[in-house]
Amino acid sequence: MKYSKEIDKKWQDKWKKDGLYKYNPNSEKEKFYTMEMLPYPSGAKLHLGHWFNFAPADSFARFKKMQGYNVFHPMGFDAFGLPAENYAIKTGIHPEDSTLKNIETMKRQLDEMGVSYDWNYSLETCMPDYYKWTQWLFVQLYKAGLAYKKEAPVNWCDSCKTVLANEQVINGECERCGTAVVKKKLSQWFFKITDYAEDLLKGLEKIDWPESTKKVQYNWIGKSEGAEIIFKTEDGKHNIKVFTTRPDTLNGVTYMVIAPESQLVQEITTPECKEKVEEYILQTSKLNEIERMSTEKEKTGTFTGAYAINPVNGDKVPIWIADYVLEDYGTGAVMAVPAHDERDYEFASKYKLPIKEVIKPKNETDEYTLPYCEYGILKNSNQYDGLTTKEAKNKIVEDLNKQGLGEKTINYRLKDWLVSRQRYWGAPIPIVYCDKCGTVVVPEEDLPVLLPYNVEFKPDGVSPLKKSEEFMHCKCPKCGGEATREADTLDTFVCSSWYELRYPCAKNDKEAFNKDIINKVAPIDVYVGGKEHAAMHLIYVRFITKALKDLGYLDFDEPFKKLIHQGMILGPDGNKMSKSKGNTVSPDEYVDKYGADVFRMYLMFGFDYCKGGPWDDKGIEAMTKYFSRIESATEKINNLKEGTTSKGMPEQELLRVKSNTIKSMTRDIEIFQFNTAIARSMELLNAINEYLANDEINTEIVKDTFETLIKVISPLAPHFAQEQWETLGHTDELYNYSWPEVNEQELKGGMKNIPIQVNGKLKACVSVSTALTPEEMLEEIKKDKKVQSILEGKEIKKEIYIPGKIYNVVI
RNA sequence: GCCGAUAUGGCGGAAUUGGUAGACGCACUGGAUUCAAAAUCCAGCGGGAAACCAUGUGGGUUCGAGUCCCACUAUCGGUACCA
Repeated sequence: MKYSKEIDKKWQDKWKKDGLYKYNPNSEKEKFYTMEMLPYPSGAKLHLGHWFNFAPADSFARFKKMQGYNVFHPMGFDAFGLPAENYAIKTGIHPEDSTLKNIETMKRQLDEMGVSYDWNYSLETCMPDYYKWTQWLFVQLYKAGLAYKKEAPVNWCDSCKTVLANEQVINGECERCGTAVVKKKLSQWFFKITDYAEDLLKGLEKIDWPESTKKVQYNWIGKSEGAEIIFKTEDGKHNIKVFTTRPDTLNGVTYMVIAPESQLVQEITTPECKEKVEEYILQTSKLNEIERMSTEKEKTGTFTGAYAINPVNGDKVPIWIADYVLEDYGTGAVMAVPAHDERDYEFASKYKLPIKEVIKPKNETDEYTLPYCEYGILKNSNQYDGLTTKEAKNKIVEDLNKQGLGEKTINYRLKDWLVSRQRYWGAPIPIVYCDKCGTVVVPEEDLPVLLPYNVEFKPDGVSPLKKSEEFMHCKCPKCGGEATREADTLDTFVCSSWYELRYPCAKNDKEAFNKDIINKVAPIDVYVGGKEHAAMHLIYVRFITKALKDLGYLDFDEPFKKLIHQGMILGPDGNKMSKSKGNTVSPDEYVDKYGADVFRMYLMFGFDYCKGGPWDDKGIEAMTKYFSRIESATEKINNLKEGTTSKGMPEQELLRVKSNTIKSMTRDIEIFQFNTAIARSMELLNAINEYLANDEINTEIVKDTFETLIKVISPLAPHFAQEQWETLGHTDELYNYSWPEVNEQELKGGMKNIPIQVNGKLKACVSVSTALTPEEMLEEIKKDKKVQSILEGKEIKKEIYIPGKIYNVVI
């Protein structure tokens, strides 16, 4: 039967009935745990990007299965989050209703894709049987001192009376009503990820991740070594701590800058400067971090009227505020050395602040222009004159340390993880507040703290859960008295920071966090997902894994041994697909028209998996054509005449192509290079057809070779391959077959072209037998007439022979 | 701004990681088949008459560079409350 969607259906129904994908946790085979980043069911359906992520990854899992592993390949849904809540606010449809409906649709689509998941091992992060354990995780972190509360700013729209996500702030205005968005401080929950900064850096060395992603993480964590130095205010009332990587330039400090939102500003600003400072703070609160950090933008700031004392020389320096200093990086204050720092130089020039030079180049002849940011020799620095930057860094900090005014420290750019959300659609934070006992964590046996269904979540200035009496009122777990619950919910990144540990416990298992089960199958051998998660999700999971290891729940401290990023499929116009741009492409139409296997093969063949690219369906018919060519070959193979004998060479060549195909495809699928894997399979089909054109053929060999082709494409096009398999007279499942093996002997057959270069330019090619040793090949080359005529009468200066690869002569 | 990528024929993309640039396809052209078309099959297909010139631009290292180094340009992703 010719391939179509009906064939997908035929096999999907059979495999479902047979329980083909049932996972056996007790298998004797070596485990292999692979998974993709779980989808967020915000849209009603899977989009093309999901297909591009999941279909090839499923082929990879099938390939691993054929290689003999006990493959665990689960899938779930990241179901809490902002879009569902916003959709609900807009339409009145409850987030739970829309989310569960979307999940049903997506599961159906995934089945139509032909994925090999066992749905008994799945999860939805919005269900109590899942978020009970998200809360359990919070409790463990809280008990370990890794969860704490502090004030932090949020985006606030005063007209909508609500907190806005960064995404909802457009050019500093609320996306709904256009009101200017301001920063407002709220008391919020944090996870102490900074405690793990060093471990997170070290762990990167031992995992097989793309180098670019590791780099992103190194920079995100942003380790810098330097010193913390204390400047006292002139009146002696306040200590201002600064972090600097250049304590050697301390004598060059001519002013200080503190972050406008710092509490200290309120305390030190003089009455004369108050008005300007207040105005500046308001102005700053309207900017986001990207705008503030831009070096394109002209620096702004204002004087607080207060002064600080330079601890190294007693100089009195003015204290300014400026938006280029951020409260949550370093100490929220900087010492400004305009002579030797680019930003400080620009700022000082604009506001006519003094510039004092304290570093000169090591060699007098070196170029020296301000700001001079290189290392050098100290000058104008009293007792430190003549020291090198390196020496002075140590000496100055040492001296300050004796007075209790400075010490060496390491600063990280990484901030603690803010996990509080003033929203409805998330896991409630398992904390209660009791007048008598204060902040009390909910005991594990009382979990989950259920998210109530009937809640007014339209924005009106109060966190949605606060408005639910049934939710807020509770008994204190410690004293039994009246208490109230925490009304904030958890960031959805918390839900997705441990989900890979939830899968191994089957859905109907009450006990989700079974150490033995988890440690048997985890960590994940290959994780597949977009590189947009390089910094956040992928750091959060690593952090949680390390914390749970330290708490004794895990035997490993890195969740993902190997990481693969799929590329992004853009709209046909080359832009990111989005509903607003109207450039989205629905996968369903293609699946209906061509069948799932043609579609997934086209996705794999038409794009570099790790790169993606703009969508273009021009070549999809070609894949249908490839399938037809295989189908007609199947027919030919079934009608072969028995008893004929082979002709020799073509047969040897056929076998060489066959073994080379297996070898190449094994390597290519292993590294997610599906496009070349499919290209190799096409070459094999071409070779088979060429061989079939012979007058005399070896039926046994060609049949075996063709069956090999069907086997190697079976993980890529499972339904189609199985259909051919059946047509060839087999009744068993290709899914359970072993991946074919390479015959090294077969690989060696045939001739090979050695390129001949003169001065690096290609002049000729000599064909030699691959059976020869490299030395024998060189002899053959030198005997060749073409080579001799090229070299005739030339003076050979140098010969370069790369054994068996290339021969280059310099004349 | 900062951090991380990417750039190869008309198109998608290969290139065993410094060794014949353009595998495998698409599109196109010519031929066979056909009353005709579709489908299929066969052949050709970077530019140039050739010497040669060609992997975003300009330099460099090397016997040899798509691949390594330096300086640019353009595009994409992330930038901590989209996930």
